[in-house]
Amino acid sequence: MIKKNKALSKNQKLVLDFIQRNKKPVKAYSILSSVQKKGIKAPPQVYRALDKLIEIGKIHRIESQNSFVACNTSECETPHATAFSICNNCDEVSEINDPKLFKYLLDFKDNDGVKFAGYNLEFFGVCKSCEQIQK
Amino acid sequence: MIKKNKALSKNQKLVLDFIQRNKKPVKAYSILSSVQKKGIKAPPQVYRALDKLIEIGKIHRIESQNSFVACNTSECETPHATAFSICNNCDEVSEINDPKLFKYLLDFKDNDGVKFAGYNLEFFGVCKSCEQIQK
DNA sequence: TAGCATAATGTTATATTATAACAAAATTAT
DNA sequence: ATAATTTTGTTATAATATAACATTATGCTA
Repeated sequence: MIKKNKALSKNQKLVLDFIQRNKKPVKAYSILSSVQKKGIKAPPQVYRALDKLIEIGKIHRIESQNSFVACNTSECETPHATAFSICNNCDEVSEINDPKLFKYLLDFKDNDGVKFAGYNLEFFGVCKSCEQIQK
Repeated sequence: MIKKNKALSKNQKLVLDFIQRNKKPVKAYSILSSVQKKGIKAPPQVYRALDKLIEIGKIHRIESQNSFVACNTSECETPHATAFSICNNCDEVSEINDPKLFKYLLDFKDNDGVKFAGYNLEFFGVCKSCEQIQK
């Protein structure tokens, strides 16, 4: 079980705060410039905070965008089994929380019969509001 | 339907060749240094070739590694519906070609009933040979 | 609790990944 | 054949990420 109750450090709080205030995923250097007023000076401080926040499941990394988004589950139990949908048009990302999908993927076995400890799934398409506009 | 029969350019062939000769995914700058003897001089030439090869499904991008791997399907029909397993220990990547998984994911609907045009799935775990060694 | 060990944070510098912007060459259309 | 368009080459630089070391904080033990 991952420890997630140890209090966050000042930097971790600053970074998490900023990510949570944004609906869309944010980039590391955009986090940096936003928190520079509050004392964080250099990239490693941001990246360390990001690493920890990912480890404890407070945020997730959107691999195809090099960006970071807050976990939408109050207490994310499975920070390493994640699924997102990403709009090809507006880049909006939303986390998919579907128990059936989740179970299906964690139960999935490859040709060697091997199950996996985690996964990251990114769906691509056009989100509902972009589709409206395009019509 | 994506055009994939137009002959590849010289640069595209060089890049594809190098990727296909490697079992593991390769990095863009490792491709660059390898093909520099053969006339490619600068990053944009590599990245352009990569973009095209991805578009036509000859290679795939491993998002969590910023690396590129040849498609293991002779004629990849679905370059934008991809699944891989990645070893946490040795970084070996293998493409998963499972029709049921494929169908499951392309049929998947989110809470709004929206289906997606494509996906990228990366499973994480320890591969069979690394597991042997660890015992 | 003083002194040492360990871990966390700060800082500088630099490595790695990727693209913008323009130039030259090749291809296509007229 | 020449103008328009697309592709390729080139230079420069932007964006992302980490190594390495310095400093400060925290915990341990005698």
